[in-house]
Amino acid sequence: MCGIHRGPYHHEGCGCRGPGPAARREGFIQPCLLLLLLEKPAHGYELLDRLADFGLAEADPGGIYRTLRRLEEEGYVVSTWETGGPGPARKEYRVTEEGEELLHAWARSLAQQKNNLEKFLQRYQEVFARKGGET
Amino acid sequence: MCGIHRGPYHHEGCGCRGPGPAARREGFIQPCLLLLLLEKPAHGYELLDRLADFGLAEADPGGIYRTLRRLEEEGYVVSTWETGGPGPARKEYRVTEEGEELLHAWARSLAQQKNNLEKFLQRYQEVFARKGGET
DNA sequence: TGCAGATATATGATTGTGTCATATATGGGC
DNA sequence: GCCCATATATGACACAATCATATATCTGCA
Repeated sequence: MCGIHRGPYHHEGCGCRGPGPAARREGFIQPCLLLLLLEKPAHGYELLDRLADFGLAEADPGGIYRTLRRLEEEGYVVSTWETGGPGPARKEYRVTEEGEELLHAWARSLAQQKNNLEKFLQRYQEVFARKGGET
Repeated sequence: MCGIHRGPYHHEGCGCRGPGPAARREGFIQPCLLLLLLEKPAHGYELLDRLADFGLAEADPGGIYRTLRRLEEEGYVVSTWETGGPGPARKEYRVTEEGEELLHAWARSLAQQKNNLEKFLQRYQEVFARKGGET
């Protein structure tokens, strides 16, 4: 555990040593799954790897499967069991029209979040540029 | 409630009409408070307004006060009661050295989050640029 | 005097999501 | 027969945001 957290979770870039998952980035896994599935239909275990593209390395498998099932319940993705290949059966998901709409909504939300983050980071840099100049 | 949410919360930029608070941006209020307090010591009610700078308009007062008290418990800010002025007494907060360190850690984490958001948004745009060209 | 409204802080209850731990099953390699 | 990678699933927990509500002070005003 490092200074930035109350709980046992680490944050990306927090600079702590020791074991600890990446930042808890609420509301980011879901849109990432939708985007990855839109690029190419896949099963959960594969998505688990592909999430690393967005900084979500070592995501929690349980969480991924649960999110996928919930997205299916709500009609944003559909799945088919693939029993042909080697190993255990896979559940392959693909995005529905509704899921594509949902991804658009997420993209708007995340673009806004990016703006807010940029505002924060700029103000942050200004404060310390000023402080540096004061000495 | 709009399509993007399971719960009663709205997301920024989600495009829904009707009443609803801004996005639930976990782990953003705390660094914003630290930055605002570093720029200028203030009391909770004032911060409530200043948070709008970072897209956190109409933040929850209860949440702000609780966050400030927790930050104080953990030594990141200190407070003094200001009874001089008009109206009810105010609790003015300012950032400690530890709080400044914490802000640095947050800034690293948020910069990383910004990178991840950018990766997502770029891939998102690429997908739909491709789709648009296919027709 | 009374009382409405802005200012200011505080607390209880609930929820959603992520996280951690664990269970179960299939098939390949040795 | 046994281990390991693959693959999906479920239970328990924690955190931070949200929603609702309570309390107190002071000003303006009728």
